Amino acid sequence: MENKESQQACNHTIGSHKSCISLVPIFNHLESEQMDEILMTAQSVSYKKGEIIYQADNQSTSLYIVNSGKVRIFRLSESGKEQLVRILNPGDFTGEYALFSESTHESFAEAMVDTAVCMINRTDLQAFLLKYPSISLKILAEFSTRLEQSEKQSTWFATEKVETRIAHYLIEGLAGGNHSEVLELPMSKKDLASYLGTTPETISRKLADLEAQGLIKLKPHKKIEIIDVEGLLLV
Amino acid sequence: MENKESQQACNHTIGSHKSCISLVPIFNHLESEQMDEILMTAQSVSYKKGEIIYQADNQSTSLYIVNSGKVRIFRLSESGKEQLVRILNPGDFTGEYALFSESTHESFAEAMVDTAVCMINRTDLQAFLLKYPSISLKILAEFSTRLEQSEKQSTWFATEKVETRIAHYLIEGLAGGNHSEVLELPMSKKDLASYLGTTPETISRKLADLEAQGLIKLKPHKKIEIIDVEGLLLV
DNA sequence: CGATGATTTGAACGGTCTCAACCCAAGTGG
DNA sequence: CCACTTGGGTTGAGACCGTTCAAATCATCG
Repeated sequence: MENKESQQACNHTIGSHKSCISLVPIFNHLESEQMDEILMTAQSVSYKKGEIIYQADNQSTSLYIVNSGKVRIFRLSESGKEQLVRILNPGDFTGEYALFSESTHESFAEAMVDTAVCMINRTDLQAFLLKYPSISLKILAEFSTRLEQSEKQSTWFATEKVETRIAHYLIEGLAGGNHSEVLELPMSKKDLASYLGTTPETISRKLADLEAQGLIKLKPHKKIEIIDVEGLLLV
Repeated sequence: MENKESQQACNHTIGSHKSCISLVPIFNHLESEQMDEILMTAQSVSYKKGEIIYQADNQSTSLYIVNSGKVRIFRLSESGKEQLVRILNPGDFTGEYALFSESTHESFAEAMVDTAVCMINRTDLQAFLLKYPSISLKILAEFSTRLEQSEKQSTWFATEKVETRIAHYLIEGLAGGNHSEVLELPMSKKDLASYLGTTPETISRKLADLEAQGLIKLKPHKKIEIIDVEGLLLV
């Protein structure tokens, strides 16, 4: 978590690197020596809560893998409003834009809590991809999933009203991980509003509506009990 | 749907395959013999206007490369409304979802006019990717561009009002290809509405507004003259 | 305990959708 | 050649959803 010794070459903290890299689905099929080879080129950096990991304009040409902590990826629209794109947990990676295409990326990454990441340089990574093509397939799989996700979200914004988007967000939250019927929002309602393309006020109102309809029950500490999944699907 | 001569092996129409494949950015750096190797596994299929190339539920595990014609990729939302995701022109490809990840894709592909495509089988393509890793890098670049694009669109839907989205769509249309100040809409206004997440009525009204503001000039045959780019950016 | 920020609630405004009518261009069949 | 159909496009009026702004409340943290 709190790697005081950030910016250090990996040989100083190989242990933590290894745990980092091996977390990542795109690498976890490799032999241990291949993994070591990658580790040699990786750097570990840590960020305090609120610090910016990369910005839209200054193009960082690295792949970032979250070791510990939580990262907010967001964009700024022309009109200055920000939209939350996704949240990275340990094992997730980002930085793909500047990595493979020359276009400058337009998103920001910010540490939501104290966070440690591994950085792999663009040219290093490309060399690995050519050397170990199986990694590419993993990344391609990841990309196509993310693309599917993003296009789905786009469709939601374009065609569904806010209440529906909230309802489906809640259901997806249930599906992923929590098998109970109580889910904990992984972010503030402000962020949730940004993620769902609306305002905190509307989130607040719609959640109250859903509760009034008996579909959910709001609990303390960002917890929400899902009472009627079928009902939510029909919203 | 009723491909009279669909499913034919490539040796029946090798000439057309070569012209197809060589169009595609992801392959055009290969040696001619490598290209031939890929051609041997490709199939050529043609579709009449309006025919469905693939559907959301039935998962086709092929990469589709458009040889000639025009293809509409769209999704259906829960509520049954359709949203146009993108339009494929010759050289563009699709089918990436089912290709690399196991998840079922949720989009539809429909021929907008008579269209010919090359299909490359999933397992064949994966073998090529492992054999010629440079192709992966090309595809990764393409994916990251598309992802960037999709997330940008998502942000637009979430944060910008319809008029702004239209204005930016027009400007992007100018940037890509037409260096003149007249652009021709590549689709009906109905489709444009679907693409921009609004209704045909609103498109009609907003375009009229923009014309009234002296920013554009509507011309016959889906043509629009851009008069004031700066002004459009400020909308 | 005070300060700061997140959340809730209310009221008014505004944008966009919906629905309906109408127009227009391109076919089609008599 | 003309009625008729068909589908895209336009225009108008009203309803509705969600935003905005303002104020009050709650939470968290030093």
